[in-house]
Amino acid sequence: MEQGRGTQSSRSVPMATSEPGQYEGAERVERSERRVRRGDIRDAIEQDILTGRSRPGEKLDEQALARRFDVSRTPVREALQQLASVGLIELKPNRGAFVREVSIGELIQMFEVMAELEGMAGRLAARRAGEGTIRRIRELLLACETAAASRDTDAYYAENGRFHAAIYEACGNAFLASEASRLHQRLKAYRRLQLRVPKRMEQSLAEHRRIVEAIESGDAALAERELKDHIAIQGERFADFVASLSVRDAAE
Amino acid sequence: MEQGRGTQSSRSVPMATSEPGQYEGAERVERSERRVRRGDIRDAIEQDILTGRSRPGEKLDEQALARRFDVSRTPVREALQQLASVGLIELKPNRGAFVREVSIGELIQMFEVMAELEGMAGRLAARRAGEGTIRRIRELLLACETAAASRDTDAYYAENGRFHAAIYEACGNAFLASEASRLHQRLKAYRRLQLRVPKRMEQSLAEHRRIVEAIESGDAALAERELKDHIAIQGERFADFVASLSVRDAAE
DNA sequence: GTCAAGCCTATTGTATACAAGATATGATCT
DNA sequence: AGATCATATCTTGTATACAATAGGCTTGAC
Repeated sequence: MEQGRGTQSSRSVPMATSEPGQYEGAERVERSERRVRRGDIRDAIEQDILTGRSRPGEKLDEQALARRFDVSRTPVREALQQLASVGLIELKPNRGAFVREVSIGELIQMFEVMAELEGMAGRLAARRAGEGTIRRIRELLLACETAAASRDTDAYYAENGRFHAAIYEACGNAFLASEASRLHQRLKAYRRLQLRVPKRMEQSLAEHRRIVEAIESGDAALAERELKDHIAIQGERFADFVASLSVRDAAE
Repeated sequence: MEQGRGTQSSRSVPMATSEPGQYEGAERVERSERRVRRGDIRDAIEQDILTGRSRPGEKLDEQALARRFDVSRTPVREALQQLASVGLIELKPNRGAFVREVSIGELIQMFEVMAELEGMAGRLAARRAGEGTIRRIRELLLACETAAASRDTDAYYAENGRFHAAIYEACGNAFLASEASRLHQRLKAYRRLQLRVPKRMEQSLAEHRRIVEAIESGDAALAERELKDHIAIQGERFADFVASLSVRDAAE
C-alpha cells in the first residue's frame, strides 16, 4: 500500500501486507513522476533548502520524503548523504537529517574564501585565457547587460552565474574551477538576496565590465583585485542586508 | 550464502547499563573486526587508497568489502558515497566504484589551489593571531625542529601537519580552516612523498621558521607570500619527483 | 574463422524486513 | 504531586531479498 511500485509487479511479496498505511494522510503529489531519475531526489531537496521551503533547523523525515518521491528510504538516504557532504544539511547519528543553520558569521567567512578563489581564477584567466574564451566571456557580459537593461533580476541572476562560471573555466585550472563552482552553488541563495539591494544590479554590472577589461588586457594583478573586490562587496552587502533586518549582530 | 552473519547476533547487554558510553564494545574484536564503529569502514578504505594499497583505476568490490568488515553492503555503499564526495573514488552508475586516477596535472592544480588557501590563512593569521595562538605555533615549530634533528621523517610529517593546522585555526576563519584541512588531507599522500627528496626536510623547516617570523611580526603580506611559496615549492618538488622516476609512467 | 545476436552471470540499485537507538508516555514510589 | 524508572512507539541504521543492468559467453549463421 505504501509502496505503489511493488504492488503492480507480478511477483507476490511474502508477507508484504504487514501493516496498512499509517500515514496515508500525507499528500502524495508526485503520482505522475514515477520513475524518478537518479539525482532528482537530491536536486529536489536541495531546491527546497535553497529556496527556503525547508527552514534551517528543520528536520527532514526520511519516510515522508520516500513517500513524496514514491521510492523507498534507500535512495532518499543516499540523497541526504550527498547533501550532507556539500554542507547543506547535517546528519546527526541516530537522530536524522536537519537543514543546516548557517550563521551570519559563517556566511561572511564563506564569502571571504570565495573572494580569494575568484580572485585567483581571475588572475590565472588574465594570463591564460585565449581568443575564443575571451569572446565567450564578452558574450556573457552582454547577456548580463541585456538582463540588467530590462530590470529582470531572475535573468541577471542566471547570466551572472554563467559569467562567473566562464571565468572559472578560463583559469585553466579545472580543480580550482570545480571548487569555485561548488562554493558558488553553496552561496547561491544568499547571492540572490543581494539583488534586492537598490542599484546593486547596476553596480555589479559595472564591476563585471572592469573585470572583463582586466582579463582582456592580460593584467593579472588587476583582474585578481577586481574579482576579489567584486565578491568581497557581495559579502559586505550581504552583511549590511542582514544587519538592516536584525539590530543585534554577532558578526565578529 | 554470501553473508555468514545474522545467526549469531546475540548481542548481550540488554539495556540495563546506565553508562553514558555509547561504544562499549570498541575493543571487543570478535573474529575479525566485528562491531565496526560508524566511519571505520570509510577510514579503512581511504587509508588503503592513500597508502597506495588500492591502486588508481582499481575497482572496489562492494561484496568483498562487506565480507572484509563483516557487514552488509549497505554501510559499505554509504562509505563509498562519502569517499566519492571527497573525490577519492569515482562512482560509475551501474558499474561500481573505482579508485580515482589523479593525473600529475591535476595534482599540480590542487597544489596551486592549496598554496592560495594557505597563503590566505597566513595573511589572516598574521593580522589576527593572538598571544596564545602564536605561542602554540612556536611550540609546533619546535616539535618540527626536534623531529628534523633526529631525521625522523614520520615524526616530521606528523608535526608538520599539526603546524599547518595550527595556522589554519589561527586565521580566524573557521570555514577557510575546514576547507584547507580538507585539501591538506587530500594531498597528504603526495606531501609525504616529497620528504624523500634529499634535504627537503631541512628546507621545509627553514621555510617554517620564516613563516612563523612573518606571522609574529604581523606582516600579513609577507606571511602570505612565505606560505604560498612554501606550498608552491611542494607542488614543484612533487612534479620533479614524479618526472625523475617515471619514464614509463602513464602520466595522464 | 569471424561476427552477431541472444542468453548467462556477475554486480549494482532498490525495496523491504529487522534490529537498535531515541523520544514520548505512563506507572510506581516517595 | 512530582520525580523517576520502565515501557511503548517511532525513527534510524543494517541486513537481506529482489529487480535491473552491463559485460561476457555461447551458439549459430555466413
